[in-house]
Amino acid sequence: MLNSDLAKIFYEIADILEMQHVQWKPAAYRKAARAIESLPEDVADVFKKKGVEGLKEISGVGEGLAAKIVEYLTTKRIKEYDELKKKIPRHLSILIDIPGLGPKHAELLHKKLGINNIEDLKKAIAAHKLAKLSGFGAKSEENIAKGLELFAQGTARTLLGTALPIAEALIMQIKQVKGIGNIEVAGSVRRRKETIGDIDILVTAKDPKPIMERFTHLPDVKRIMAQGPTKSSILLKNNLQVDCRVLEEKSYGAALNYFTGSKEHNIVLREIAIKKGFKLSEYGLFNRKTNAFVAGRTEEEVYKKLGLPYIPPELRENAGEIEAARQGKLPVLVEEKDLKGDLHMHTTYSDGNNSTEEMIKAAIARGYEYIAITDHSPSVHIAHGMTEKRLVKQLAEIEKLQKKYKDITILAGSEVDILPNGSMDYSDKILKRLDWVIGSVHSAFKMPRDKMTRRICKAMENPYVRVIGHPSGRLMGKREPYDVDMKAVFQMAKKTGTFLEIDSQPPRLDLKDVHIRAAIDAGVTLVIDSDAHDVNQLRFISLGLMTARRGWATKKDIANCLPLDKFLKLKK
DNA sequence: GCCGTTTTCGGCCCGACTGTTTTCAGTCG
Repeated sequence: MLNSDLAKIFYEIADILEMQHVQWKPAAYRKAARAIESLPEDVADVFKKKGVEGLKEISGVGEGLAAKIVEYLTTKRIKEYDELKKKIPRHLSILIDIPGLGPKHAELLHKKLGINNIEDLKKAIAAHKLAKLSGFGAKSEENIAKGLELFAQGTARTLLGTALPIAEALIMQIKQVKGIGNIEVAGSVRRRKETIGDIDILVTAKDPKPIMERFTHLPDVKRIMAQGPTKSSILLKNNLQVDCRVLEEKSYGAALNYFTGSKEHNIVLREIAIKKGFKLSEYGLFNRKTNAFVAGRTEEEVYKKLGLPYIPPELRENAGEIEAARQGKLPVLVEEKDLKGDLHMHTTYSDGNNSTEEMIKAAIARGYEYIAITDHSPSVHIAHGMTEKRLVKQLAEIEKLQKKYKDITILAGSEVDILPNGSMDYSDKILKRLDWVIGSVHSAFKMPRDKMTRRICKAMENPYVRVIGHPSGRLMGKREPYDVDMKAVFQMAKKTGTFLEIDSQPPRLDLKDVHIRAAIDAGVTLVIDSDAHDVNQLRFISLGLMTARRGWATKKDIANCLPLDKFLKLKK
């Protein structure tokens, strides 16, 4: 069972109840849904282990909701949910996914205009029926029409690797306004989430007016979505939404905390604040009774007054970080300076853009102690996989280059295909000659789960395969991950001493955050690689590092944080 | 529906912006 399935039902119940003007219950259902969604353990397992009492330990779950969870686990249904669904037409709940249209208005549109789905809504807008409704107007109709447009474009999220440079560029442009104190990107970009929905920019200044002016008139603005004295939203020409908020200097920490989120993390912090007699908002932490300012200049200060150590943004998902913080068990996250080498990169020998020597020089410039050159094996035809003969030629060249560049150790490696039957694309005889072998799947992606799992596990049993490259094979926005039993992969990786890769290519970020955390829990050691196909892609490794941090990785979980001598001593 | 060093009853995270209001509800983050 997926926790997210159950959470989805609770969210939907909340929406339906809200449409019926039920008070408070919607919030209760949503709260429980959020807790279940971010629960590291499967709800079914919780119930199996600890029964109903275990379920009630989940925050926001009490007697009533625990009973509903049990009902769902045992009968696969929730009676009340089925009843509620009967009361509202199918697909009406889809309407509230339209930006600008919430449960209350959706219900009103249904009641007054008989709108049951997106098609009905489009027709009603075309006939200007909405504008005549009391509570609505020409503007509301226009807004919903615009929301419908955005909805039609899909809820496609933007890759972190795409959003980060855009955010940086926007900040540079806004910075030109005089009188800016701090300016920083917040939101999911600051939490380094693999994909982001919008960009949040936070600014401190005495006078917000010129900043709002500048922000809403940036060269790439397609449309101003909202404009107020301290907060505005714009849509960029690339359809990315950007929010900007201006606050006073003394609120900077509280505001940064607030706008970094996640929403779920913030809600828990505010609940802690209340219990301590405070009120927490983007303006600061205040005494609930006297309204006196308690903290807010820095995030550290806010956390401290709440009785917590500083929690890094990457962990703020309400996925156990607050409990860990309370118990002093927060991980010391791996940092960019800890990385001593990069163990996956391509050259013109296969599908890279630069020569082996150019890659080496670029790696030296980045200050690495060691790298591995890892071009493709023959069966990856589209990537000009190397025949054994060409590989041997490259090995000789690497040997020569190693003599020329003594500041870095060059591991002669290869990214070798794991064939559909689980055997490797080069003979063991050749693999034996290599310093570093990555095993990767690049073909037959659609194998059934058990076959794919066996395929990858068999590769790990090969004594020369040191690491599995991009273990899930996903390309965000383009290709689903292959169907593979990750738990089994983690167990085999642990058993055979094979590393698993965190591939840093922007659409890959593979392993992903939750898998990284699970792999570490399973005792697996990881490797962060750029998988660079160009000298300019070596820097992608920072994206993999961010993902590792989101997966609670410490320095000791990452093999390429070891200095060369220790790294070389790691035996399979 | 949940929850308790304000409360077992009566609260529930907090605030900005918008549009339709003539003092506030809906939506969003």
